Amino acid sequence: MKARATETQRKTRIQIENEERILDAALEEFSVHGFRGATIDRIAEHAGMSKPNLLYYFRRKQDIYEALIARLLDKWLEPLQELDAVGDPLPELQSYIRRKLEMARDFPRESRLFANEILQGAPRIKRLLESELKPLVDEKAEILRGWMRAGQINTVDPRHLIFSIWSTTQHYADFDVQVQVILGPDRGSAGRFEDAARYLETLFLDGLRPKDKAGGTPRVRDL
Amino acid sequence: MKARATETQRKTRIQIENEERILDAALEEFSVHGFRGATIDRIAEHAGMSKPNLLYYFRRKQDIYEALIARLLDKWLEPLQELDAVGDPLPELQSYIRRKLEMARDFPRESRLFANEILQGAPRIKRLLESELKPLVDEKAEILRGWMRAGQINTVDPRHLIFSIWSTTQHYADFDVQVQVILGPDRGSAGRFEDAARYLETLFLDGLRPKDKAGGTPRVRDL
DNA sequence: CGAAATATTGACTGTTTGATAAAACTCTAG
DNA sequence: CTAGAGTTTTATCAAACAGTCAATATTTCG
Repeated sequence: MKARATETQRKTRIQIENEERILDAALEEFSVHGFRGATIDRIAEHAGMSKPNLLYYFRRKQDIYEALIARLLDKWLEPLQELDAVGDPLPELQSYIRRKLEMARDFPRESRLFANEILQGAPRIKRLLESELKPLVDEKAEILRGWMRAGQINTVDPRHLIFSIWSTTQHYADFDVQVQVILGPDRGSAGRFEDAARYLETLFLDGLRPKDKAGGTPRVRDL
Repeated sequence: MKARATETQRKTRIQIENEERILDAALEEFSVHGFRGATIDRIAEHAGMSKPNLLYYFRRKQDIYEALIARLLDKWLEPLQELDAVGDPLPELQSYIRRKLEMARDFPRESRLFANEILQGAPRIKRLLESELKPLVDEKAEILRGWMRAGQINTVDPRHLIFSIWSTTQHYADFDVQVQVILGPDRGSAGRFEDAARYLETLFLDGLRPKDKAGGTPRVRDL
């Protein structure tokens, strides 16, 4: 009876399996209802075990939540980590956007979990944001500024640029219901995803103003 | 004792005042904790009245929530309503973006309330989205398509365009904590807002690809 | 096998929560 | 001023909730 002690014990097969099931069930609940709105009972039910059994693996509700967050933050920041100063700016940004969009597609629950936490004022991870997110963004913003100074991309506030990439891509996970109301139900087969990817590529590369083609500038509305 | 009956009664002074206080307090709670996470006790406390007193005005928790939602949806869609086919496309879009950004600044709690509801799968307002939001978006998407056919703006999926305007602007309300961690605390004085507005204007109008200035195309990285 | 370690359960505790009933109080129109 | 409508409070309830405990069952491994 010395499991889960302070020292790092090696985990049994059952421990690994059950913690996995619990975290998966918890992700389902927390990502939809937030910390307060989720209940241990429902998580236990979803994980297919009794509540006391669940509490044998995680003593308190908050422990489950924190385990989830800790496990996910790194994965969440991975695409930004990969943004590389050495690459060509536009393809590099394009692939960052695509990776973020893939994460929204493949890990929507994770996206919603973070959204919920931030929405609530990030009471449980503000520290983490300051110690991990902030420095990473600062570092990558510097890369972006370098590209701007070199005239390789337009000059904008790089941090706002990052915000807009986050928000547009995560929107497809966090606001999925709304997206489906407007676009109709997603029939899978990568169509929805490709549409979004294509749109975002155009937006971030060229914006909406038409390139001056032959026709000259139609600045003033005719008539 | 015939207040709050099925028929529309006229409200007393006290009723109007108290319902207002309750809805304001409820907005505070629901926008942060979501429907399940918010409690009547806290709403009552925040509104400065006893719980039974609060329940005298709204019989059930859900009634408060629905009253809030009903009151807010129209206001929320107002900026999109104003998008006008007659105006010049680019200024028209620019001012839509600005209005949405102003709403994020002036009504962040409302923004979070909607975000929370959608995150949860919109169980309580899906119908409303289908009957009010969907047709409005369809109508405005048609206007955008007209502009695209006329070559006045680049051709993209207009619904994705609308998504990106929603997500980028609302991000500043919904993810405010994160924004503040990265940009530092907002010192008011309109600076934060203007920065965001300026960035979004550049993004939506011109994107990141530099216009070919004299220097020619630096497509290939010079080693 | 069999004993120790690990895992699971049922019964339970104290608290929070949404909601109700009835009594007491306050306001307002006639 | 006063009767009745409108408002507020006190007391209370049952259900949901987070978390505990001791007893039981199962797995692991010498």
